Amino acid sequence: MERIYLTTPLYYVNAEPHLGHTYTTIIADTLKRYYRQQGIDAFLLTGTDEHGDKIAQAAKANGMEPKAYADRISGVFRATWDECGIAYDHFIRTTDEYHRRFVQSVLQKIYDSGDIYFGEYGGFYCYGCERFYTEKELVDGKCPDHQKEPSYISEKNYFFRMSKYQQRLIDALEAKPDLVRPERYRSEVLAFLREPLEDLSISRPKSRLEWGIPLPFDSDHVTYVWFDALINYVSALKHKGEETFAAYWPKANHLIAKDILKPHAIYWPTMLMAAGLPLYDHLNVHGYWVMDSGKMSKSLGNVVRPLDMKKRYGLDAFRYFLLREMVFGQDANFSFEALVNRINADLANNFGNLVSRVLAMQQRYFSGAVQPLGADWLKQDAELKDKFLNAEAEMKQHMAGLQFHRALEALWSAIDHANRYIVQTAPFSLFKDSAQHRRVGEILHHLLETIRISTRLLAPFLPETAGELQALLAVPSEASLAAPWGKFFAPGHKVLPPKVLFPRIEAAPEE
RNA sequence: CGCGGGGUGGAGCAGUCUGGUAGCUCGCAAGGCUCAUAACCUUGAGGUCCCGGGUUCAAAUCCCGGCCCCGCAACCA
Repeated sequence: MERIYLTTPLYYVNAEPHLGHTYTTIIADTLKRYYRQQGIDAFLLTGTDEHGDKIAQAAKANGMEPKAYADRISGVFRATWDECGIAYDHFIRTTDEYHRRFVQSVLQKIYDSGDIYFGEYGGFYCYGCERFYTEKELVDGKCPDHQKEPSYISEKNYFFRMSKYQQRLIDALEAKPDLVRPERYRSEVLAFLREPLEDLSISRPKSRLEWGIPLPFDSDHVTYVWFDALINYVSALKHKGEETFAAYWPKANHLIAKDILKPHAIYWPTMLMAAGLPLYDHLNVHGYWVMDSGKMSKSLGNVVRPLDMKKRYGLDAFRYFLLREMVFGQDANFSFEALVNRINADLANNFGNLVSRVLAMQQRYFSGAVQPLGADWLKQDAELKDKFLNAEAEMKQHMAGLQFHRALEALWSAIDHANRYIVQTAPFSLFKDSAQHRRVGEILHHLLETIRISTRLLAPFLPETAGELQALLAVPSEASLAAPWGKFFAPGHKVLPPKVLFPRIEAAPEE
């Protein structure tokens, strides 16, 4: 069986889930559902990154132990994804014991092979940012973030010999042009690699940072973010067993936003090389949601929290907007106006209304009982079916390139056609002539097929809606959704009366 | 020479990699229908695809040069 391994980044527990986290997680979930429907065995990993100074400090500020604090925020993430119905297969925490052990074993292995060495590092350090600054980066000698003068620190750190793998990484990127995609990000990485790579500082002395995983070969130091966080992608699979790792790792597809491109496109592959592990299959990079400035910047409405969106608009409507509105890889604007616009135009008016009118007619004319399909189809009938077959083929093509917006566009073009078909065939007029009742039954049968096929095609994107539609059509199983056009509804099969799936939103609630 | 993104009908955006009648949503105008969530359907108005060169039978799309706008600040994906 074909497999794929999907990962979101590990979310840092210094903040609660917001729009960015939600987008990455939702595309991961959509892909997982999509692949599963294609008969591909998909494993989805998400989780939380919990070590580091910022967490230790935040915990202290809350009068808590770091672990207790991390437990709380990690729990919020997990509960959020659960409430959003995210179909993750494993939720990893960097504080999990198996992860700590595995990180240590990798560090030891690379240390033994000579790619980790003890060196000295000095520079301007900002405690707020938990990072060193070069003089060039400082503004008036101050950290641009915190407006505070950083302290000069010189300390002994362990370094990963990343420079040694620079050429191998370039070769890998050349050999597989879509290793990092879309292409703009690959170009960015290659541009960065034109300069000599420096070695990577991977530890912090315990005296300064205690909340981390101790180095196995020096208990006075703990690992600093990279080896701790990135390795989760492997440790989670190893935790499930060597067979699991062997089965999924070669098909690893990381999903990230552009801000963490460098660690994932440069540090991570060189770390894998040093650890003697194969590279991931693809690094998939998306852009940012840019908040509409001005209007909402001062009000609470500016913070997009997934559970609020669920409550206000419904989870599927929110998912639809995110998937339809952003071009994968590029930035997109987020505004409630655009959100409401999309929901009304696409979900309420086009699709929801299609379902309503078809089910209403089926109910009114035939008490919900599906009528038989004749052997001789009219040209319009065949066109309708072709339109949906084409949409399905197009969707497949676009999903392979992570072009969610185009996949949905293709489906909606078929849905539009179904609305047009109703006007052209005018079953509501034909029904006035009792001699035409058989034809009306056929038209509605075809229309029910558009809904049944749409339900299947929509399911990865709008899982809740797909479930409701399945119930409305009285389709017993997901497998039945996949039956060919005209081969599912037996004469007399009863479908339910219509239900408003997506209520129109009359005014955008501001503030 | 910091890095990156972008400039396409009134608004917001696809399309640009793989040149070949410029497309979508909203808005606007006229008409149709009445099954439906005042939804749906048809037609129309509206575009120098930032500018200038080049390549080509053909450029929004490829090449060169220039102009302009935006982010690199949060809750950071």
